[in-house]
Amino acid sequence: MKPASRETPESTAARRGDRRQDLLKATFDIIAVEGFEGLRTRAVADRAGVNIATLHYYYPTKAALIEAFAYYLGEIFQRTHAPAVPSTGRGGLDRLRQEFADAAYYLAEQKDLMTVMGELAMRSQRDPVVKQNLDLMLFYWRQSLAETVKEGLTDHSFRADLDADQITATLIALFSGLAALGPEGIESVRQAVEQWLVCPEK
Amino acid sequence: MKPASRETPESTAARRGDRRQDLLKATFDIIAVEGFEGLRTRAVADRAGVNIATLHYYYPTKAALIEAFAYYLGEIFQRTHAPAVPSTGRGGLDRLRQEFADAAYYLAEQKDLMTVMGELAMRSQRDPVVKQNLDLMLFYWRQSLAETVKEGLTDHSFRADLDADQITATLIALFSGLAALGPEGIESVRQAVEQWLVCPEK
Amino acid sequence: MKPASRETPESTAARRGDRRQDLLKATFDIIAVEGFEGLRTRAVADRAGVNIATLHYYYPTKAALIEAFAYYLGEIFQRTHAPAVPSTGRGGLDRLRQEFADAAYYLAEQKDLMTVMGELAMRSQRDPVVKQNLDLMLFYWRQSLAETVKEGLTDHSFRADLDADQITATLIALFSGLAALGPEGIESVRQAVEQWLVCPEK
Amino acid sequence: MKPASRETPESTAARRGDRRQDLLKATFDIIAVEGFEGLRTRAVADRAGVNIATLHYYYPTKAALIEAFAYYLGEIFQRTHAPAVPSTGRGGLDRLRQEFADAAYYLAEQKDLMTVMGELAMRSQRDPVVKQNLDLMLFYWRQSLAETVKEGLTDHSFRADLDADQITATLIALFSGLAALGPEGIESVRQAVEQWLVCPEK
DNA sequence: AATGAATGAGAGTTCATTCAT
DNA sequence: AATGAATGAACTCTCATTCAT
Repeated sequence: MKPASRETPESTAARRGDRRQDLLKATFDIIAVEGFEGLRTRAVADRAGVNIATLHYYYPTKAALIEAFAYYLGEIFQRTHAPAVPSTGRGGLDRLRQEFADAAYYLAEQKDLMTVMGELAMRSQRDPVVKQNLDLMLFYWRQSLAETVKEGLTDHSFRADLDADQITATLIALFSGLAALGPEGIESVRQAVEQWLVCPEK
Repeated sequence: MKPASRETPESTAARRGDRRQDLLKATFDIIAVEGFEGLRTRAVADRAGVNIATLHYYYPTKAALIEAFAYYLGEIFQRTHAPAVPSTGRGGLDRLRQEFADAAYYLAEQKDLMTVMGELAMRSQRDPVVKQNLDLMLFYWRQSLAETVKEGLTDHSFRADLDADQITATLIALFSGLAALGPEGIESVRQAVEQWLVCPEK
Repeated sequence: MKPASRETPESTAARRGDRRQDLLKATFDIIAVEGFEGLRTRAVADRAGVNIATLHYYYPTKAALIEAFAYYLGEIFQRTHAPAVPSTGRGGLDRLRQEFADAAYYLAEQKDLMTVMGELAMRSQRDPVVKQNLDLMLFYWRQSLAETVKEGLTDHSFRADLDADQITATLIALFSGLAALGPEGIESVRQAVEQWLVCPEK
Repeated sequence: MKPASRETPESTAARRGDRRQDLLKATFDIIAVEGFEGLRTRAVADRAGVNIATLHYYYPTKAALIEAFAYYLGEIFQRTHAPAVPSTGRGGLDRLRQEFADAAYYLAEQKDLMTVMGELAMRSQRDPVVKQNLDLMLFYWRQSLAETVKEGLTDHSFRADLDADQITATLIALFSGLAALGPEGIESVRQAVEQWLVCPEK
């Protein structure tokens, strides 16, 4: 397989540094379809349009590729969000709704991302390096949820008689399980949660 | 290694079903530790104490083994429950509490079962036969949850102003996501749910 | 490649246990031509007429094959000798002459064996398992030489004014270096040694 | 990594020959440890502190590197000697003792050189270019031994009743095999040889 | 019913070599 | 003169599967 470098003008120098990106993207696509179980370095190289030896030039082992991939996925996850929801003037409520909007967006528009995150989660049980990366992602996400709850309580978006930690735990479980419903089910859950958690507007 | 079949009376016919059982149990144990990714027919055979060719005698292909395993796991899941919770006299509430007790039991005492179910769920995304089995399990579980909700509304354990489908969807998401908390977090979620859902006793 | 089992009558059972032998013989032949440097498991399998996977069935790794080979070579070396030299009635002298006859036989008729032993000697510097096997071979050979010297001194084949250890060391060096001469040079060395070492017959 | 060529004055032309030298020295070091079997061009380049492509700039193929190395080793071998032994006034005897001193020096102080020579000897069996170089080295060494014998006979250091060719052949075998004894064994062999070969001083 | 032996296809990895810069 | 990037071929080893017994 000839590299694209001969035909495209922006090749060589322009593409330099992109190879790694190409390989990680290819890894993503393959895991989305085949899972980690079906991840073959040769398939990754083929999809990235490079020789298998080139893959090993950048990532000396499959494990190194997977480690880089776990990190790469964290970055993707961090910057992938639904469009901002309309503001209600109440920060806590806004953030809560943004979380639901994100979840809906993930399940509807980013199914592959969800699938791959799921694969990563399963693999993290057996791969300490992956676990480390995943735990970091989860830590930030949970922290963000905890802040949402705090803000909601502070600005009186949320009912004052509820315990912050209890709410946070419940929301973590809830969001973690939303995938079991599919995108259509989320709206009804959002309503239930707001009914339970949010003070009616004055 | 000579089979014990000549010496033990219960050998032949009696053990016939056991071999299959042994193989499925071995499959379970290996998936719990290595995941589907690490499932090797030879390892299964070794763990079951039989030759690799014997495995293929009972399950001609790896896919056949996995299919049988998916069904076997469904049976296990169906009959694995926490001890019955003390009755409150209100059926809906009892059933809800039993669900939480089951969840806590799974996460605390049946970690392997949860791991393996997770593996099965990931695999179901690209294995139609597994998906069929898993969907059936989920269908029964969701149906049971829906009945719980219906009973709770009927016997006035649950608040009357809530919509049955909405509650059910929320509970499905919630229970599906409980694994994200670990066993210690469940109790606080239970309290939050009861606070939201259950009418105070007269 | 079809196994020979279909065509030859003595196949299956008859050949059982020979596979290992076949593989070791193939290993020998390849090392004789290509050295350890050129030893490829596939070439061994091909030469033995089996699939590469069959090789790994008997010897799980290349290192295991080499270890078995080192042992196998020791056995071969031990039982490979020149025809017995005519007896002179003096045991020490006879044994000395047999050693020279063996050396000449090795260099003339068993060149491959010498080549392979040389390869093994080089490899033993880097492979402890091989070293162990080789050292054992050398130990027995040196011991045999030492006994020859002792017998020669006891039965007065050899000059009494020489030190046993000194003779033995010299003979070890001498025999070890005979390969540098080739088969034609050995006879003249034998004469020189006898002239130095052996008492003239009465 | 930028080359130092811009900063150091002796760079360009002056280092040109050094690069080749560096590469050959690196080759030596690696063969001493890993043997020809473990010789990797990349390891050579790394050890020489240059890029793998630079190695191929100087030596277009691995074979070319090895050929240059064989020649380089010949030069090293030729100029590597033990310090001169004290003169006895008898040239033949002096030369003989120098040979033993050299042998002892090689085995004690130049173990790597011996190892590498052994590797080269094995390889020469299947690499004609290496064989040519090695044969040349051996030719000179044997010629020098033959001259020693001739001188010893001429100046009556050595016993007159011995045949020159016979002695030479015996010494060649003996010195070739000294490595089998290790440095401690050499002295006793020297004594035996002198006892056999050298006329007692008047 | 159960097995040891054997295999084809394919896995991850290595290596000498090339090429544009 | 020197390099980073890239590659084809080949290597050891693995795995699900088959078959004669």
